[in-house]
Amino acid sequence: MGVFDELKARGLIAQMTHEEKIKELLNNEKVTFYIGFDPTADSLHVGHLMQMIIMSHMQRAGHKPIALIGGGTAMVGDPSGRTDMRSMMTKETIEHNGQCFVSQMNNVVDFGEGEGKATLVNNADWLLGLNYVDFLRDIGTHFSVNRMLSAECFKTRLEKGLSFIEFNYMLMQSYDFLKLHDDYNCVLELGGDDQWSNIIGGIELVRRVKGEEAYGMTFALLTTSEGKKMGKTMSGAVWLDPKKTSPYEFYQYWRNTEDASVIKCLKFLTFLPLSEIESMAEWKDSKLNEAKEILAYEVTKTVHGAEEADKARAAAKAIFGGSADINNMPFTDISPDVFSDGGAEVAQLMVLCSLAKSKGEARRLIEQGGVSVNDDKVTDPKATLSREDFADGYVIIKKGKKIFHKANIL
RNA sequence: GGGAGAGUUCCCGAGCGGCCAAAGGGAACAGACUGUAAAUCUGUCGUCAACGACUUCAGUGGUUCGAAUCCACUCUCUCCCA
Repeated sequence: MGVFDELKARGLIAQMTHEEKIKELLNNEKVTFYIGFDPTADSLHVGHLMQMIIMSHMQRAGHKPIALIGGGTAMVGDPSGRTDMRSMMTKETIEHNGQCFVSQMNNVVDFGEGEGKATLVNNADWLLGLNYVDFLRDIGTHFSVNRMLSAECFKTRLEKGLSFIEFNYMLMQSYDFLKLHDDYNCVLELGGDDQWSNIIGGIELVRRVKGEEAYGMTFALLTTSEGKKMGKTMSGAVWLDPKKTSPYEFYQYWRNTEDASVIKCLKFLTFLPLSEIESMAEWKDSKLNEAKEILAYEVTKTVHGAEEADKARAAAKAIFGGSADINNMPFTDISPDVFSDGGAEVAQLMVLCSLAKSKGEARRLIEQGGVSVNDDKVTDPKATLSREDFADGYVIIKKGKKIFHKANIL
């Protein structure tokens, strides 16, 4: 099965410009394509992961990926799918974020020199030095404001307000495509479905300036059955950076996927053969639960490597099997100062471990019966622990049914 | 540049001199039920040395016994006109 058919069968493809042509190209030839990532945070997240997995599918099929870091476009901010303007970031922040992206991408996509290897570019290299008037004359002239205003990505913003700087985003991204088309013979731009308007812009530009045909394809966004974007938790986004979201927490996120989304996630985020996934679709009730384990393991492996995935799975099995595995659960090192008042208050420890935002919240959790220490339910909101409770230098705090945290005394 | 309006706790959004830590909804968290799922029900949802105290309603300064609510100025945003 060609890679086009593969992507299609997995339900990944949302829209494309020239279906037949793209199908033929992807299934029978080797093309250079690109996906852009704007460095708006210091770590990639689940949404980016989808794009990287698609890159990998394409790469495995022999196509050449270009990963574009939007060091230039991030200076402006993409209004697509936003209801308000992004806050402006400094150049330094953007550069730092870009660095972080690069190291994370390496795990999923194979970069390097030569045939079939992925290339990394940064649009800051050509966007930041542009001359305003030249740009307007060479590029701006090809864009119709009337057309742009009717584009889907500006619709919501026209009601809320759209600043001129953001209005230019589409031109910048379109220029990227033109540039890559010239320098790398890149003929295909991929992206999330929210990028459709921007991608069309690039294709139009290539056609008008070069008289050549370029192609675009977008992918479904990863959403829950209720249509919400996946990859968010109570404490924010699920990051790919192990320092921001530990492999264990990452694993747990997928382990807790709702029934209705498991199969979709398997198709979108793993490289398991479709036939295998299809057979899991038959699984029901508690059997379906096993599919979640597979999903969690596979995704964690892709992002953090097999070793970390094994550890996360082992930790999860141990913890939920009853015997707490102290090795791989999230932990916090606590200063012995907590004993200064005669004992370490449980509520205080929870705050230090980020299990509660305030002591008040921690006490409430205890009152509601949601907290255990070393498997003993805490009933007194003012309970304290003595040094002896930290038998081996740590204590395990359980919040709710699923969150375990180790507090180490230094 | 001229005119009109708005800024409330994570988000939306009431409140318009004391009864306001501030309605309602959403999100979130805990408990029950379960399959580490969903749905449902119950509780919680500013901070703290907690039946009380303290800090919040864009910012600064006033009026008042008392302000999120009134006044002045500032900042930001939206809208209409140029």
